[in-house]
Amino acid sequence: MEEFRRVLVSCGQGRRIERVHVADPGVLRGVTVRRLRQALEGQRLSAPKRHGKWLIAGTDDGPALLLHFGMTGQLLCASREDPHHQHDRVVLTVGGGPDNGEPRELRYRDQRKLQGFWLADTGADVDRILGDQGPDALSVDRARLAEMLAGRRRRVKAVLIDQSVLAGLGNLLGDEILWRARIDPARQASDLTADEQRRLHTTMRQVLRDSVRVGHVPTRRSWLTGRRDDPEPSCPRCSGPLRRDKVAGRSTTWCPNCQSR
DNA sequence: TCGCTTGTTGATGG
DNA sequence: GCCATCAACAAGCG
Repeated sequence: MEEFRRVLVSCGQGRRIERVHVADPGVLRGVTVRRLRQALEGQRLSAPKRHGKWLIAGTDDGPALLLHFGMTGQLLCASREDPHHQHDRVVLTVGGGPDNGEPRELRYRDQRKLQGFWLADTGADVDRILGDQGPDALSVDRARLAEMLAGRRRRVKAVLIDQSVLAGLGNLLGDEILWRARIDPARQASDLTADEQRRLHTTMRQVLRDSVRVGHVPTRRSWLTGRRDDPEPSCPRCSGPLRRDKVAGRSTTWCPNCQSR
């Protein structure tokens, strides 16, 4: 999501929204096409914020646009000549920025439409729509993470990807972090030793930093994420077979050899 | 046709 | 209250 925030900064920040085109109203949540257009057209985009998986695109004098990308959403910057994609659900034409450059298009592309666009008039609206969110994963220090794990009988993976505890980690990142920290995803969160908590925090920061730098969760072969879709995946570290289980209701790939109980 | 999937929410039951 | 599981949302793939 951090990548999409950067797209919004480079493509839209400081520019005026000239036109809102909704190709598929199926991604609008609690807002009509008419209201979205009335609220946003003519507004200038201010500095966007991100919290966990949410992107908050504020405007100078109007409401904020809230975006969630679900499993398959993307935000792209395109020129008006670039051909549209079948799954471009909403297109914001922006122009008239400080440099008076060519107008361009911010395109919300999403195959599955699991999430979408919300509109928030006030800060209270933003809070209501985002719901119960923990601190952003990138902002959490070691002590804070230890607090989150303490006293929780849930499995450590369930805690990590629970947005109300820690905002920003999804299923893939959760597996990647636990694999690199050598912690079994099914361990009880409160059972982690001080050393394991430390490893979890260090690897969380590393994995997030690398993912933000690349713009998505890397699919390098040296990462678990680069192996999980193999027919018979093997561990990049010990070459042993990886296992696939359900943990916390989500498909979970892990190495029984490296991630001991 | 069925099972599966980078996410979230709400119902249900232990 | 806590926690796990399941279904639903939706679209595409094998």
